[in-house]
Amino acid sequence: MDYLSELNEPQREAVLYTEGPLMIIAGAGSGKTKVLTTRIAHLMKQGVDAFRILALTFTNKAAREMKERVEHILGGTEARNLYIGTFHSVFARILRAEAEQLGYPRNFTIYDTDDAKSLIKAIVREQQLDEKHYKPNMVLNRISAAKNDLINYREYAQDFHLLQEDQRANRPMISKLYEIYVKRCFRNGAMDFDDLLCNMYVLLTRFPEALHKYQHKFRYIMIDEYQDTNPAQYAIIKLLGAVHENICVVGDDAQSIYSFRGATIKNILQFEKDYEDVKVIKLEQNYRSTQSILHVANEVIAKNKEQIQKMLWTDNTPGEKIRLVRTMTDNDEGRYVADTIAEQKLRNHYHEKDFAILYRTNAQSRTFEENLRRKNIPYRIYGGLSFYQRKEIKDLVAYLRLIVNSRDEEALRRIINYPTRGIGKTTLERASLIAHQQNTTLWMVLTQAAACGFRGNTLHAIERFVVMIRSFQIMLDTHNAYDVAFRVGKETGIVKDLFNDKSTEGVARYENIQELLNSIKEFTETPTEDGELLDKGLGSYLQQITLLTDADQGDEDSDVVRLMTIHAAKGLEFPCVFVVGLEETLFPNAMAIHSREDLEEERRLFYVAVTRAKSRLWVSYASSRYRFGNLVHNDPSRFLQEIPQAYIESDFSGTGMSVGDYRPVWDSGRSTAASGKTTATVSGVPARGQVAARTVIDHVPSDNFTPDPPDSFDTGMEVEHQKFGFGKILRLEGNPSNRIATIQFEKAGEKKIMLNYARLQALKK
DNA sequence: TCGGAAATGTTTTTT
DNA sequence: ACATTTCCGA
Repeated sequence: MDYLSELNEPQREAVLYTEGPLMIIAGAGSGKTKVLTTRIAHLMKQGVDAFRILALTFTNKAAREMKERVEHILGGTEARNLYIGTFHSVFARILRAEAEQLGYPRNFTIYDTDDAKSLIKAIVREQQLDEKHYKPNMVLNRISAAKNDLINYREYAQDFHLLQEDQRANRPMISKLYEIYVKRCFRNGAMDFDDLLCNMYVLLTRFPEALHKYQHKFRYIMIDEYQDTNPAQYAIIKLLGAVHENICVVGDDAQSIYSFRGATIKNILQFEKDYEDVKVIKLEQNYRSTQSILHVANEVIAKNKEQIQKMLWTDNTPGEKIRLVRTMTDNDEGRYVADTIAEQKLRNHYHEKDFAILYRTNAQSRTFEENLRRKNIPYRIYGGLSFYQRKEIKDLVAYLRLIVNSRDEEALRRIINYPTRGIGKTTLERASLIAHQQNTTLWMVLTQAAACGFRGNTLHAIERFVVMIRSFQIMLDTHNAYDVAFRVGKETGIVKDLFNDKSTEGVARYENIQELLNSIKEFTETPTEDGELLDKGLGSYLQQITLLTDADQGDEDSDVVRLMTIHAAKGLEFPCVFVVGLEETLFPNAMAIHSREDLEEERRLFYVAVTRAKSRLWVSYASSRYRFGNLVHNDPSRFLQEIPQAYIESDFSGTGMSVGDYRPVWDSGRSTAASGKTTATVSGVPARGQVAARTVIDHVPSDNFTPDPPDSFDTGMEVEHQKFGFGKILRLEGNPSNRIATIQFEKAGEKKIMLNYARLQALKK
């Protein structure tokens, strides 16, 4: 029982309260994972069979970690039998076993977002709708939202409210598209991410035996991040838990950040009303952060209206104040962060892996990447493309998908003419038209190409293709998945093509393919465990990899700086955290400032970001940044103003600003309009959100004024600036591609000028 | 049918 | 800025 001694009072209570519904409100850093894992271990020590415990998480990583920690507490291998996984992966496993009841093949394909979008695109085209108006993304979001609310296409077609919304947006065909999409997926033997939830729900509601089976199988159910569940997940949990009612949900309403995925905070706010006698335990002691960081977090989240009352506190040291940093441009921001990491490493003996850079959108990663690379600081970007979403991987995987499930039209379309084999667009269009008219699959049409009226070279090409795929399919019965995949790579010529491509990308692609083959090998050769995990075929491999994300690629402990979105950082912690891009329209994002709910979610996002930090926190923003290829100026984020100044130390250095331009940030921005003209201090480009120069010089350029290129200047030179007039260069600094000159102007005084941007002319003597 | 050049859109977050 | 898609000539 010594595992209990490491817990505080409420934590222990949560572990020991095993029977009946339990809600744990776990503030950031309050030891939530510890409680969950200890609770599972405790149940098993009490004699509960691992096979009867279900734990659902939102990421594979969280699941893996949980399993490892339970194993660690218990020792031995019993923990392997636990059902721990993401909603999607656990349900995929169950649906695989039950697929035939639902009319799907056992080897059904799981469509990722790209597959789904490309199918929708094809449908929109077939329906001859305006592709600009019915964007795949938008249509899919609409369908996805309906599915997450358990509204099927029939119900959608009758839902006055939804139809009216579509009508108003001038998109009346969504309902029809939904219907076609669902039918097409079914015909293709495919489920998208949302279907994994919906079909699980269908299974439980339409097949009483299945309901009975799983209700009794899972005697204890635990759900992590309950604040991020959507109505479909909610309904499934309710059904699964109805017999034993041993449901334990863990969550923090303050960290609900997935409403765009259909998650609703209502689930956690109303849990108490869902069952009789719900035990509620709050974990309010934070073990992660310093007092300063926690104060800031508490202040930020207090601005939200709707939340469960709680007060996070900590015994930790007060720690340093958080640093607020303003820079001129996004590139300066990147440089500042890279410089600071280098400096902190030396000064406070940190390792690279102690740092994380958190941003609102993936697009922001680039400047940090560049600046880290320039300083030779190793880093890794999380998010973006997962390994399995890379083109070359998807291509080979598409072959495998088609072999395993020949109904999979998206896979077929992807590779039918890759590598090129003379089956072009025209042929494909014709074949799919026939397929849709006869309500059969594209593959069936191809297998009967002659009967369908194909002739000559085209017929020949199709037949060769069909024979090839069939030979792979036959091979699958006699060989393992790795052999088949290897043969596919070889016979299609994909591997050879990539091998011959000697460009950097080509080499990388070739290596990726090799890595894929290795991963298949590893999967098929890993010794099988007993029970339900026996299935090691290609089919289950394919289903599994679709559900993997970028964050699931190993090297957890590698000593690198981590870059990721705040969403991706949820559940993680780092000694030093940079939260960057705190600017209006970026964070809060422009998409989310029109309603209170959206804005509060952005604020929760900021809260999540702040609470990732253990000991040091930097918050930064840039006055101007490139977006869509052109320079835009942003005001500082409103969230910055919500932090009491007592907790902040401002740092505007290292930005090329002139000394003396030192004011609280929220004094800057538009307010300068009152003091007269807004003038750029550094770049010569007028910048909003920047402090006005104290003396505004009205210099009229000479007649022959023509700016010289940045590399034509040297220390000591006499120059003319378009705005500041005549002066002399005192110093030059910065790297050759971005030089900064300190110039003593006759009238405007000493200024720092970035030569890349300045309108500056050298004076001939 | 195929490859390169021009045009176009993308950026909110993810299983 | 970049990647993807579309267009156009061979």
